[in-house]
Amino acid sequence: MEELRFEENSVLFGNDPTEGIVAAELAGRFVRLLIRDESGVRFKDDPFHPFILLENSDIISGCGISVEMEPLAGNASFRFLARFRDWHDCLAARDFLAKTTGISPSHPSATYLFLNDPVHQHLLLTGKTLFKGMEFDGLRRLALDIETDCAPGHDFSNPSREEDRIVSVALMEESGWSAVLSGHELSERQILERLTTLIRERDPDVIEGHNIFRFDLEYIRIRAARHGVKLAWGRDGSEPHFHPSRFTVAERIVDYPRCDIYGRSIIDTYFLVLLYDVSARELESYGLKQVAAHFGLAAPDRTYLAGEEIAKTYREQPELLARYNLDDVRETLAVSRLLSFPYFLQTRIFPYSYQNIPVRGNATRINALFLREYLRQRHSIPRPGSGGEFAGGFTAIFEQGVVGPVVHCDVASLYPSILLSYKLSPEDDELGLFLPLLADLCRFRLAAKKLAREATDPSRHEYFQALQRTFKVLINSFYGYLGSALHNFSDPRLAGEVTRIGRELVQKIIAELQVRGARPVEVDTDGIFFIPPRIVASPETENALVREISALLPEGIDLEADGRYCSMFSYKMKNYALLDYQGRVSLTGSGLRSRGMERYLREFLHEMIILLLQGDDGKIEQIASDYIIRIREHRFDINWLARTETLNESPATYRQKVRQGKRNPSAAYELALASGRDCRAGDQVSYYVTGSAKGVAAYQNCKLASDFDPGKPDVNVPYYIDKLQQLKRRFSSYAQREPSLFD
DNA sequence: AGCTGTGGCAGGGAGG
DNA sequence: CCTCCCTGCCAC
Repeated sequence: MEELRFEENSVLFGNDPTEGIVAAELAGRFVRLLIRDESGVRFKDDPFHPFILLENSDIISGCGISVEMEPLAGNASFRFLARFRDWHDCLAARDFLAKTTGISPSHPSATYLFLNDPVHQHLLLTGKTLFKGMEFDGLRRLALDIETDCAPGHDFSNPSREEDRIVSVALMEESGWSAVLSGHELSERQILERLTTLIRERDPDVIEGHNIFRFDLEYIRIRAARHGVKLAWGRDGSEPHFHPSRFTVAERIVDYPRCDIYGRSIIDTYFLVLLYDVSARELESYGLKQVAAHFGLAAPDRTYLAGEEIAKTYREQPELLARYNLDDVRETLAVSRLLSFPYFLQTRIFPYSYQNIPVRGNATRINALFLREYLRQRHSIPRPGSGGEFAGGFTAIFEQGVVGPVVHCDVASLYPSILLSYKLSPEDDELGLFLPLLADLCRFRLAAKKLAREATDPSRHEYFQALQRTFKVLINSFYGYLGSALHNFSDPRLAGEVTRIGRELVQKIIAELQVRGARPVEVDTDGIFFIPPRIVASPETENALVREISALLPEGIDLEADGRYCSMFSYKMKNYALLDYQGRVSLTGSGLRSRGMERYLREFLHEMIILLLQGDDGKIEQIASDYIIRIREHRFDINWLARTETLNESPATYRQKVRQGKRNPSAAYELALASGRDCRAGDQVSYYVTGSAKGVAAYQNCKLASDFDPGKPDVNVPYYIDKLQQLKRRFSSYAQREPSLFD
């Protein structure tokens, strides 16, 4: 066994608990790993290209831990991962770290500090202590928000001018402690110094803010550098580390300057809101005020100030600005309390820090579970495969237009159930972890669900609800994990097998429904809308029909009835509207409820569909002409006419692509470029179309919604009327009455 | 530097 | 007009 020594008296440590593990591709022999300096460790200089699992390592000196290398079992390409010499050293290191950093071993950022901690390994597969440990309420959470003197429209990302200074900083804890640092009493330098002192004194575990990465911290970094103020915010007195990073939420990519503070976690409520809305899809805006109002967290006497009023308010009514600033941090704490808890829980499950849990994808987190257990068992880890394409779920539309009554049934947890009941696991999983892990997680989820149901205390109920939802997402990600090309145990061929079985099962269900006289309407992957046969007209008989078909399916595959509707407007695949027996309407699909659609069109469409569902088509024409009059008379607020688009790439990338003919010009990017502001991927732009003809190119005739002057409305009236009429025409053919009524 | 997948609808622009 | 391609958004 060859021993590998780090610099004398040094130990690996970092905010990400899988740190300390350095995997080297050995090419048949052991290599020496080079650990270089005391800043954020990067191993890229190593000639053998060691594969670094963990990021943002720091070396702190003072503890004599060395690292050995030894062969691992199996034939996978990564032969070894460094580990601490023995368990005793590992514990000693932990004690040492606890003493020097003030982070207790039970703290979320320390829980999985050591990958080869057999206690924590055990937890994963038995779950014994999953419900124990540190409480969320035990965290010291500090919300931070800054206000600046930056003129409206001026480039926030480069606040280099004297007058762009920070004029107010608010801090607050849920305990009620708060502070406002005002430019009327302190110079900017003093504000930054006082902020540093307060952070040291309050010693938060978590620093929270809304858009804190992209705005507050970045702004503070630049201003502190200007004054030469040392931001000694770390628990070891070190300064924050910044580096560019990106965060993906569904199809959206957000560029942000990542910030790491030694011994603390940073939680950006803006990111949590983005994650929340992936499944909820209900937020109009991701701004703090709108989000707080949406969740009912805004105080009734909350102070509101428009962005461009801030500098003026600072000068003329400083106490008003302070109130506004404090209201911001208060709302940040409330939004965080609402949304961050599930991520806190996950720090006990995954070997990632509290700060990193929300920014890692599901598959990456699952991968970490596998790595941890393989390392514990000293087994080698396969190199990620090359990927591969495979077909997805079965989707079909059998009937279009307004139909009813309609019943919805779906296969409970289709893909996880297929994996478990057909016993499918990835090819390279030599230790056979995949299925036991999935089965364990399913058992945990059911246990948590049961506890949630039985809980009498509302806070315990919410706790277990959050827990079971966390598990649900995790369980559903196992299939997605298989399909990715990036992870060590992925297996796209198997993912294809899972979807193939899923397609067969759903098609069998459709056939059985038809045999029994039901008419399928719309099918997507695991759920079917159908018109029941006439004799099936009560919830009881509908359930019986579904149960009868469920009994024909393999063990472990369960079909459930999960909704009944008096009327359904079946528009296109993945696009439909439902009217339930309580008179509630829901719209589904990008064609019916896309946020990319202008507000006035969305509202018009909504009204039109309600009429279709109620068989009241005759009123559509009247509503359309009302809308047209409102457009003509400029009675719509500009935000109802404007489109809001998310920039999914940086404007610079966009410009390059347009020049190379790789993409078409687009209004939102053109405006972002023209505004001179430094826009990043993930920013949103609201614009409207100008001009006087309906056929104009939007990218040449557009203005930012914020530049709209109600006194001189220059919206392109024919353009907006035409869009409304096109929309009406698209739906007119689905009306039950004569289409001629519509044109 | 980091990343779960496939499938479907609509808008906008370019070019025939 | 139409088709093609890209992008954005959404369902599952």
